[in-house]
Amino acid sequence: MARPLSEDKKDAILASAIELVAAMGTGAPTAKIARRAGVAEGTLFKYFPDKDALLAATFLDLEGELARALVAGVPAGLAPKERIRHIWNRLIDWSAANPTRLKALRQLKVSDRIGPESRRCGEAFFADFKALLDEALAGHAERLSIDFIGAVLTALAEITLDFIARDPGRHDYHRAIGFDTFWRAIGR
Amino acid sequence: MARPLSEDKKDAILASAIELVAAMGTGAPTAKIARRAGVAEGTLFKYFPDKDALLAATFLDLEGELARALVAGVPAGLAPKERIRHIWNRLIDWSAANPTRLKALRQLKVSDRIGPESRRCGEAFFADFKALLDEALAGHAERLSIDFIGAVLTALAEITLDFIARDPGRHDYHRAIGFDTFWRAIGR
DNA sequence: GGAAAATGAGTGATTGCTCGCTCTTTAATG
DNA sequence: CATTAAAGAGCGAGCAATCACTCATTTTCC
Repeated sequence: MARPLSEDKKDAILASAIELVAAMGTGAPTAKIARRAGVAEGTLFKYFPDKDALLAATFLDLEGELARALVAGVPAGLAPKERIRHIWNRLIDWSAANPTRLKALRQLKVSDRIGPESRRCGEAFFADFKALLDEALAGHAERLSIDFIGAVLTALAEITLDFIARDPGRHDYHRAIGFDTFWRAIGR
Repeated sequence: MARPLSEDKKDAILASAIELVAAMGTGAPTAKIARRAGVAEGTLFKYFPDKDALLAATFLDLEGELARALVAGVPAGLAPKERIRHIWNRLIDWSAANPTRLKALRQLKVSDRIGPESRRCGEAFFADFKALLDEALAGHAERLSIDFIGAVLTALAEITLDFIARDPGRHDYHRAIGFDTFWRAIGR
């Protein structure tokens, strides 16, 4: 083994992919991604066998980061509703604080270049998150499936983020309205 | 003057675009769209100045059809909640009955090739729908903006349709759950 | 010294769109 | 009504641009 692949270069390529996918969608050319990462185009294909693999890695990188941000430091002593609100706030705050990453993730989510395997893999990152939800909602919403609740939470978060993007001065207000709406939606 | 453009051909091109955009996304080649419509590729550009114009026309065609399906035949005598449920059912049933059109519309909605002007134009189709919503919800949800409520309705409809697509045998069940969730979300 | 990383010009495939041409429709003319 | 000229719909091969990916060559590290 004469010369090892560099973890730094791999990270640089991923970071570049995030920015360019956010700006141009999954059609962002590999040449530009490589350029911005400071490597030659051929080098990119030493680290990822093809573009789809690069997109999948980018997708999983972002999903992993988001999933970790969600469940980190959830206070144990709080009432279920407040624990869920804590997660909700994490989701909104991370997304609002990382608009580029959010944009890239949205693009990848709706892209047909992310295969079902990658999606399942990404889903798995959110197992902890779903478990927390499930536990906290034991009495509040037992009639709705956890998948449905997760989908509702995600959708309402997207709406909330759109409103925050249009009216950033009232971040906290929109965040609270969004949570209350979610809580009502899954209640009774 | 000399030879009129044919409305039939234009419709054929639009119909072809709907099917191919549903199947391949906005990347569907103009050559294929023309082929399937039974015209030469050059002819397509006699009817639409470029591909973006074709996509915009396709988008507005679908939005218009959906908007019309929503507000048609809303019974006047019903209670507000039941009137909204009627609209909800129209939305779910039209989408479930027209999976190809729905798929194409989804692709176009998230595409960056539909400009803000087309989007505003499409939005205008739903003015009647929003007015109906606004009127019916006068007492039920006055604290939330009508735009927020519309977004919540759309998002919950998307989720409901995903569940129906996975489990078509319980169409009515998922439809009812979806509506109840929406009603709770915007309530109090 | 040698193996593997790094390079970037090159390649073949694909795409949106053009352009010179043919054929159909319409309107004008006697 | 018959003839003809003008307009422009219809055509599809071809063009220029773009893309993902390759490969002969150079550089770098063990």
